[in-house]
Amino acid sequence: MTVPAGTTTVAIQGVGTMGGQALRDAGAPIGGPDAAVVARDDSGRLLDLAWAPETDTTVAAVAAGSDDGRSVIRHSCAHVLAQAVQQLFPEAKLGIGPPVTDGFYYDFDVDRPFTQDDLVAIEKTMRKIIKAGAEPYKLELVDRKGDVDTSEVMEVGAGELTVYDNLHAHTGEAVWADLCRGPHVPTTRHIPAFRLMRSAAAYWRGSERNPQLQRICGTAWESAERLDEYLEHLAEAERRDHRRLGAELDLFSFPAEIGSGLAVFHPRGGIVRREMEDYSRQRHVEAGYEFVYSPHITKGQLFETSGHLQWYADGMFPPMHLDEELSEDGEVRKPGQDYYLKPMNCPYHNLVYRSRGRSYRELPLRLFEFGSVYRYEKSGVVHGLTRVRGMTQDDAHIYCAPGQLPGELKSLLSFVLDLLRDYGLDDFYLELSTRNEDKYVGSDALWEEATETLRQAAEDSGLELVADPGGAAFYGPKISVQARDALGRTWQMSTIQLDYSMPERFDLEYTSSDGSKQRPVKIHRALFGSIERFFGVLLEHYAGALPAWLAPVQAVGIPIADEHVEHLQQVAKALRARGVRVEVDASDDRMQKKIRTHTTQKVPFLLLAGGKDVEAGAVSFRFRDGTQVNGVAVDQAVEAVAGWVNRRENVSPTAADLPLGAS
RNA sequence: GCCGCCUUAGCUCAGUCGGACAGAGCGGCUCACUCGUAAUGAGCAGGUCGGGGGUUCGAUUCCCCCAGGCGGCUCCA
Repeated sequence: MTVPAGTTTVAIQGVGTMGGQALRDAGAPIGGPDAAVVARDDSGRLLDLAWAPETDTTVAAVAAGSDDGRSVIRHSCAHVLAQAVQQLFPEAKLGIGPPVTDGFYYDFDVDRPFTQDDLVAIEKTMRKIIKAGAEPYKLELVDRKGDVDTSEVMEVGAGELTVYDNLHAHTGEAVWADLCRGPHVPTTRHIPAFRLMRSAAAYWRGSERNPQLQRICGTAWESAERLDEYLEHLAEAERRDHRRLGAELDLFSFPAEIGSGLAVFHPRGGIVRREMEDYSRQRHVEAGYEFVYSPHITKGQLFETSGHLQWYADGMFPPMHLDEELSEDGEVRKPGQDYYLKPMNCPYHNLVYRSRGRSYRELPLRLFEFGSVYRYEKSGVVHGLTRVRGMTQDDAHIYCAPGQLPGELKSLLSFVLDLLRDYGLDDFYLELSTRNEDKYVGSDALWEEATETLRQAAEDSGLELVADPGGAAFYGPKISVQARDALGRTWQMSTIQLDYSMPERFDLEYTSSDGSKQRPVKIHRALFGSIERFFGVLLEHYAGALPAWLAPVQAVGIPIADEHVEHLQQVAKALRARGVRVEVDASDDRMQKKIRTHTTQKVPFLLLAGGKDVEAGAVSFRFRDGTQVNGVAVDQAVEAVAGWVNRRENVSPTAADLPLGAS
């Protein structure tokens, strides 16, 4: 929450004094990003500035540029949008128009979807409404509850509703009205900057069983500067869109021949992926995980036992019906079997566990698999690498004795966070997803215990913890790690789920020290979630300029002229011996062109060599940011590059932070 | 799955109000140039205009269906 300088708080004494007047009298700013747009009373309620208390009270100014202030501006802007739409499309009925993150929307019931041209016209009309010459309309609170013809003005929702009329400044005539809870900016002049973004269909009240309305989305800010910053932020997000970078850097593609949501990785993408996986493997070995493998298809029985088929059949590829035999007359002589593509790894791991008797001495048993799974995602949701129909999970299932849970969860959480940090993500918060009352199995007591155990582990981490009621899978609660990327966007990364149900369904046991059979508790844990998705997130986080250890090509030798190629080949050979992925660009492009090419390809180290370098047994460094260090002795250069790569430095190398004693 | 929009060369995009061999830049290939830190020049190749059907004398252009993509909604074990 932004708390602007000069926040004004004022005590109102005497009935009938408007909050806005009191704040103005107390010196609250009336213009600019700090302008008071609404008031907050001492109970935290947001109130119109026109509101007048019935008893003595204290109100604080809510600045335009605060989170609440922006929400109010956006909400008011949504009203202006609705007014403009009804002005241009008198038959349009109104749905709801709330503020949302970074903007607002308003849903309309209209005969036909809005076109691009419609949006342009609507935006123009909105601008007119906001600043119709010197005399803007006022958006004023009119207390006319119970006096509303709801067939005219569509009901918005439950709760306290008031009619807001937009009044003409001079005549006082109501030019437009909408039902709303408020509060609003005192006049439309307090909507300094907005932009309509797009229109799209949306289900009425968010349920796909309801008819669709046409939604217009927009954004609004406390100043033109903040709007511009926001638009630039969107442009930057588009520039670093992993789908675009994937093509530009020749990393992966989605051939239409394969099908929607199914990616192929090209050689360069394959290198990145292999590095990501190999490092993860190494860390898992160190942390006591054992590696297992399981097939991509299975008979349906496995997923009936696990319960997935009951809950998630819609999200699975439909079965192949195999091995059925019919007699001459068409009777089924041998019933067939349904085989399913694997949507989850965990049932297979239960079978690994169950393949022999288990002792308490083996626990916690940590099984890990880079397991490819296939899910029939709805056609409208497939999105680049972040939402696919075929993906590889870095999936681990840990079987513990109940008493081992707290310790295991704690070390697991720090393992997960440490590993994410090693890939360069370091800004996290946790989410605790609790039971979905419509979709769960297991007793209340077990859910209660599992949820509390997870909550404890989450709280011990010291990270911010956000509740996600109803977000759990059917078999148990989960903690998810949300990571913020370089643009401040959050992505759900790792999940840790507790499961008492699966061990029971699969009748998993271990023999405890007293010889009795006991049931283990299972922890499900995905770290990247899906490799593909994590790949996409990292690409966007780094804007394609991957850390050197992940970069497909780590160094390129660029000769000034052909005669310097040989020298660079020697350097490359030395680098290769140290495990560095290096190429020498011996093409007949000019040197400047080569620098451009490999800079565009985001190669972290460019090693130039001309006559001076060859003579001195040196190379000259050029980095992605354009900085350079010339005349570095070859041995030192090789050490610098190899050291940087092997240390898995995540920042982009630049002249300033490379230890090169250069000329 | 639902709504809207989109699909022209490997990539990014012009263009065709239904009519002649469909254009450009980048990329690729060839040749010349051998150059000190983000684009040397010239030439060549490359497209059944996403696929199928329909309307029409004639369809890349209009209509329908399908596929793929984009933006939302819904969903996400």
